[in-house]
Amino acid sequence: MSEFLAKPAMTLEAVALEAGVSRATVSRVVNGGNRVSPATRAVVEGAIQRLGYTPNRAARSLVTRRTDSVGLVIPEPTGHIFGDPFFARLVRGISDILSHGDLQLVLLTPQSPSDVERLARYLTGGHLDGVLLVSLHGQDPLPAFLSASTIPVVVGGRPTSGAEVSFVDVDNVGGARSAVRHLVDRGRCRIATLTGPLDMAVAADRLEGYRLALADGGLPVDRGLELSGDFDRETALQRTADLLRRHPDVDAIFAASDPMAVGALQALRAAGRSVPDDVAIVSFDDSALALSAEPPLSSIRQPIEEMGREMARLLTRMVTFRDRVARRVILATELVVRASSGG
Amino acid sequence: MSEFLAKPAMTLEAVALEAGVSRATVSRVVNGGNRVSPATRAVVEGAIQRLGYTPNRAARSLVTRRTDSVGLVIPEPTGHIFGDPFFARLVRGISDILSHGDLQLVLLTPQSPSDVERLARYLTGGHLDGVLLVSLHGQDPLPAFLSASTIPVVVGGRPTSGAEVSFVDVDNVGGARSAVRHLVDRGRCRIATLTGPLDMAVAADRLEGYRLALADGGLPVDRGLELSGDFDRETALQRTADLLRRHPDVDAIFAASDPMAVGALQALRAAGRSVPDDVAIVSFDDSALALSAEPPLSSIRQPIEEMGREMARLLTRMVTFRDRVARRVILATELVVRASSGG
DNA sequence: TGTAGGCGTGAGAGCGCTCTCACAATCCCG
DNA sequence: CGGGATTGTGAGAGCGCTCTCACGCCTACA
Repeated sequence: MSEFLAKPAMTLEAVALEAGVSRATVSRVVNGGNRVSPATRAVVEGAIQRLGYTPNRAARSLVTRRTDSVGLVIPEPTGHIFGDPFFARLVRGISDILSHGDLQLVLLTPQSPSDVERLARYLTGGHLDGVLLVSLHGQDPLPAFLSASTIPVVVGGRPTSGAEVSFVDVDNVGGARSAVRHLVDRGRCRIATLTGPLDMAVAADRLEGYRLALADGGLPVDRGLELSGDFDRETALQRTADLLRRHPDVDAIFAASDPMAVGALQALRAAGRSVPDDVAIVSFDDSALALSAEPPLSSIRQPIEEMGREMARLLTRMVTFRDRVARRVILATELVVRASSGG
Repeated sequence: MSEFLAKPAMTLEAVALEAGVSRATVSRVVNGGNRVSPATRAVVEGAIQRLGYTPNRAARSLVTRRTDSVGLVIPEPTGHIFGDPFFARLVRGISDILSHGDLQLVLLTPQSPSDVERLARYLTGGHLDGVLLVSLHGQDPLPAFLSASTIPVVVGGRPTSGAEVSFVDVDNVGGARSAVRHLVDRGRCRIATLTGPLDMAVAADRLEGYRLALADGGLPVDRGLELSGDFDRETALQRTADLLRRHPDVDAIFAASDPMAVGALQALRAAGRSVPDDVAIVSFDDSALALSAEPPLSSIRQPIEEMGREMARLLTRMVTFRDRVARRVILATELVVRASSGG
């Protein structure tokens, strides 16, 4: 169609010629650079400089079987991904580590089944040395599919399928448990919870933490106080309104997400209950929402950046050492006490 | 370190053997597949199926000099990128087109100067067939750097440097002009504007549109009514408060972004002016904010998804046909009238 | 002084693929 | 029914790189 000024594209060969050495020696200089005399090295580096040589990655990949890039797969609608600070923090953590190891991060966001199919081809096509997968939904087939292939995989968040996969997760059970213990310690004894969708590991884990804390405190587990939600404000508002009608004696709520806590707050206000005097609230996430709520929410803080870093570290190790041992890392959470629990 | 069960990794050779044909024939089937008899094709496809063959991309790249992936470079803090719906919409548009052409999208978000350096190496290393660049800041060196290299580039948003680069932009001048014309048509004659940082093309263009519309309506341009902002709410609030003190006779404001319009709204409320009766407002973006503001904002709607699509189309053409002609595409905007301008 | 060992270097064999070219088989048209 | 065009297929030459191996040199030690 027209001019496409492809430069002569310097090769190892050209550099070798310029430096008066063999291809092998240039290769040694370009890479780790073992076993090259300082004199030779200087000559070669000069030639590389002069010629503006850059190695051809395809050729290198072909023989080393490595691409020096890893994928971050997030099977969520782009609207979600870009709307949620969670992913911003995760990506930041991941990049922190990857930049050191000179691994490129490739973001892959399959939107449709056909995208997933293309993705599968992309992965098995040897484009990537490893995959970081953020698995949110229980029915997601990707973790199992990927762990069946030979490519190293690290999952963010506990996968629901019991597959033998390395993963990093925050301590959802422990976090929820300490949130509810906090409420028990404040003398609350009719503690309800707003859960996420229970097919998601994160939701199930937080519910389990809630139950454990009740048991710890010698409080009975009442299924009527476990309100199934979807992590969103809207539903939480409805559920809480219902709850107040059915169980007017409730004196505390543990919400499994900040938006749900905000919904609960609205329902309580509508019902004329004061927070924290009549009903104390603790939630999970410690997002910006927790701080801007009225009153500010006590919430469980999660080390999302650290989760990203740990995922990247794990994957780097697997890629570098060809290490396929499945590891699991659980990161501690922290309770931040604010006005909503009387802090 | 340990077991890394690399499968025998099927090759063209193996498939050819299995199918009883030559490598060349298998290659023809795998690719476009011209000039192969239906019978042979069936046999080969059977063999591919049976062996679970996937082409080795590195080997292919080495000879074709193509990687079938393009990069989206966004030199912004990850917090920004993931917090702004703009990027979600842009990525969606881009993916729409790219999925068709079987091009993979690689998201690159250099955070530091050292990241930019690594990025440069990545690009010149031949990892990518082309680059989509979202250039927001005037002083960004990336557009010039990239257009100097041989890799095809399409920029989103008009670059401030006059480099010969293909770009796609929304009609910021035209949009601002029609926003302000709308105010003039409603009989407003003391119209102020809240601008963005004027080193950004988008801000400069919107200011130009404002001035043109005033001229169109026979209204004088008064520099005292041009309030320099930064696209954010906070500053806009201060500037508007100042303005009302200095020019109490203002009867309309054109804000170059929705958040700034919200800031203006707050300042007007504090000053006891009613909107739209005392002061009419039109803003730019038509984000979710415009709808949720009180009163809802008249705003200029931008075709962000279409911008993404057009960028992808342009780049695809450049990559496929080795076409380096610089093209520029300007997309029309649309005024959405709501209560803030008395609609 | 002889020999073992270490070090720096080069030769050469591929990695898996595409693509040009040559060749055989089939077709078409006068 | 013959000559040229068309079609399907295979042989083989690389693409640019890494990596193993062999070789010559220098040092160390007996």
